[in-house]
Amino acid sequence: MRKSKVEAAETRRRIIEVAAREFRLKGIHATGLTDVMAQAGLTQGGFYRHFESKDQLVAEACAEATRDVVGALETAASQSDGKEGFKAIVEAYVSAAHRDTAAGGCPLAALGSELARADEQTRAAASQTFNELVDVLAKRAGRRQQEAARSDAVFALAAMVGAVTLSRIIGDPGTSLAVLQDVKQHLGAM
Amino acid sequence: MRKSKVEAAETRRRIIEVAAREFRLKGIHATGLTDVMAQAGLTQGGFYRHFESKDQLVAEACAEATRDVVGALETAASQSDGKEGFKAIVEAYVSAAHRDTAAGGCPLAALGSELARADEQTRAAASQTFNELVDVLAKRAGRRQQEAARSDAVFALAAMVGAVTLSRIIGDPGTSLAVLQDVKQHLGAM
DNA sequence: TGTACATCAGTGAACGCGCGTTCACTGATGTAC
DNA sequence: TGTACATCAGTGAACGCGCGTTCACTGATGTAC
Repeated sequence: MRKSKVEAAETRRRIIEVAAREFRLKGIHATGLTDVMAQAGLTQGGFYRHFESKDQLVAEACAEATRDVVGALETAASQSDGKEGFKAIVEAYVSAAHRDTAAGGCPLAALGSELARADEQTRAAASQTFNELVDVLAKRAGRRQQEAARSDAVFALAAMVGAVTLSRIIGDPGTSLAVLQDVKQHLGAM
Repeated sequence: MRKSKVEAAETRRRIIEVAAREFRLKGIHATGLTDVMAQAGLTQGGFYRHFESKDQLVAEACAEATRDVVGALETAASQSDGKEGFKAIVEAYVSAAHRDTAAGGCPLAALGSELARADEQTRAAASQTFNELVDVLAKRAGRRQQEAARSDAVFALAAMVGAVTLSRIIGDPGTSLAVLQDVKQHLGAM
């Protein structure tokens, strides 16, 4: 039954990938390890060959999700010939597409209130998510002073996370979309 | 053992009050009915004399929490001689005090990502929270056109909810406070 | 390179636990006459 | 107003269930000689 080191590493990677999607889709508390393992093609018992606890998986899944969203935003920025990078990032993040695909989206929006109550390890990973997203935005804030660029980026990120979270809560399609559009517009005019 | 109608109504109110605090403090999934009932001075079995399900309690607790936050913000606005009402609301909401007292604060910030996955009843209550907070802000947005006032209010609320959520996730005290200050400053200059 | 043995990835059953919910019961409240 | 009875708020034990975690076991992989 033993698998090679390479296979084991691949298994571990697959568990994290599945977990990162499931946590963002259903929430941390509502996602069971049995479910994650089954989706990774394994049985529950094998989990502890790879992780010390569910909490550890949560932290690693948060880091994995960060790679998803940072990658997607960098791509969106690079496809908009540079100068309008900031706006392109805002538009990619504050969108109906992002709202409707939480499983592949930003962990801060998908898990925000659960992350606030998570253990230190996970909150450190989530803080890293925050810092990376601020950096991605600040680089393109179009400000001379680095401090001002970072402040603009922090403000924009707060509005972006709030917008996607709220648009997911609101059932009425018109109101939900209006939240996204209002925030996009205000940040575009920044 | 039977209690009078007045006493029963008081019991029901107390259950909602405790639930509204506990959900905001620990999260919806992480709060058990046994815990809520015990804090209300009752045993678990009596719960279903007052509510059909936990989901129903969640929706009513969300409405109760809305009263808390709307009341607090109206008070903050009224204490600032009217013209600066908008700024006073932002400063009351985007504050370390609010960040550190989730149990009495805004349900959108405390439960945001869990509300996005809640049942229709609860999401309707949360949408009501959103609408009331937008109204509270829009009334004081200092704009002639109602539409523009509402748009400003929606944008501000998104940034406010995002700011408090993020400041609760971030462990480093300086960074957490900086998020609040950046958002306060940007919304003040709106 | 070949053999003997230790390692450990993965299985599947089991652990205790707390969850939301149900139920038989108690006895004070509310109601009908 | 007084009496007989139905109602129902609250109790406390129990329900089935899924949770995170543990464990004995299997057998291929990795290692030491």
